[in-house]
Amino acid sequence: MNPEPTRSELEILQVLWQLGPSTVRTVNDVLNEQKREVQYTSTLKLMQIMVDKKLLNRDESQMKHIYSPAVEESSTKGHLLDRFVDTMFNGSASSLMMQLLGNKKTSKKELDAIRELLKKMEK
Amino acid sequence: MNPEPTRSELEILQVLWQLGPSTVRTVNDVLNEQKREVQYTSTLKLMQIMVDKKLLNRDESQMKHIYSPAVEESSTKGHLLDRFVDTMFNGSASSLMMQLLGNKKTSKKELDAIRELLKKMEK
DNA sequence: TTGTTCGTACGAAAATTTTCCTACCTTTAG
DNA sequence: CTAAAGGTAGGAAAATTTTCGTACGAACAA
Repeated sequence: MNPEPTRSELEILQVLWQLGPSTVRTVNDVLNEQKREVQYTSTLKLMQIMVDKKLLNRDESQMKHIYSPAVEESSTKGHLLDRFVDTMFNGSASSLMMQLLGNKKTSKKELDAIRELLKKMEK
Repeated sequence: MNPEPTRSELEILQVLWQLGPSTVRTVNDVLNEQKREVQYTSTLKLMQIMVDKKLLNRDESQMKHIYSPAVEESSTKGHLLDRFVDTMFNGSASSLMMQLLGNKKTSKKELDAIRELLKKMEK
């Protein structure tokens, strides 16, 4: 399928998944606010590369090009999660859960949400 | 804390976590069997770098140096999982679960194991 | 003894990912 | 009209990660 996004490319995808179709300027602003300082042309370049890789679509009909994700959020994350589980937990989802639940940082609220989720799945 | 292992470094850690203290030769053999073809000196170099980074310990008392993990498996994986959840699912463990459960590849057995896990946690 | 095998050390090359400089065009404010 | 601001394209530099060639010493078999 599609090539796997690099770390930085993933950051850009996240922004676009959140905002929907946007200009480079917008994406760059968000990155600088939320993530880290980065030059406008760096973001531009990266997004151009991502178009080449078919990770993004670009609408060039106007001067300010509009970029949008060419890959779906859930399937992309699903795929990455799969690989993560495979390499880190030998493919065992429950091992991952153990690790997750044994972690202090998983709040009580989160735990409740997960229980809720499982209950729904019982049906 | 410790620097984060790169992808290749993680592969080596996995082998050592599994086998316990081992020589470069052993690790390299496992990598070539289980993962991908790689030259002996490449693995050697990487493991030397990991000693510098304090990811591995090295016993040099014998000619064949013996390497062992300097970082704990569960805490390392826990940390990486944390970062993964943060960047991919905005820190929400239950979002990750949703993704995981919505995934065909998560077998029924896995699901049962997870339910079991949660029941134990209720107590 | 001698050469073949197996080990480490080191440096540099290669590959990948990330960053940014420069050039040049379009739009817009004055 | 002109200057300033903001846009794209492209190449090159920088940073990081990965790979491997070469040198050289120790062990071991013939």
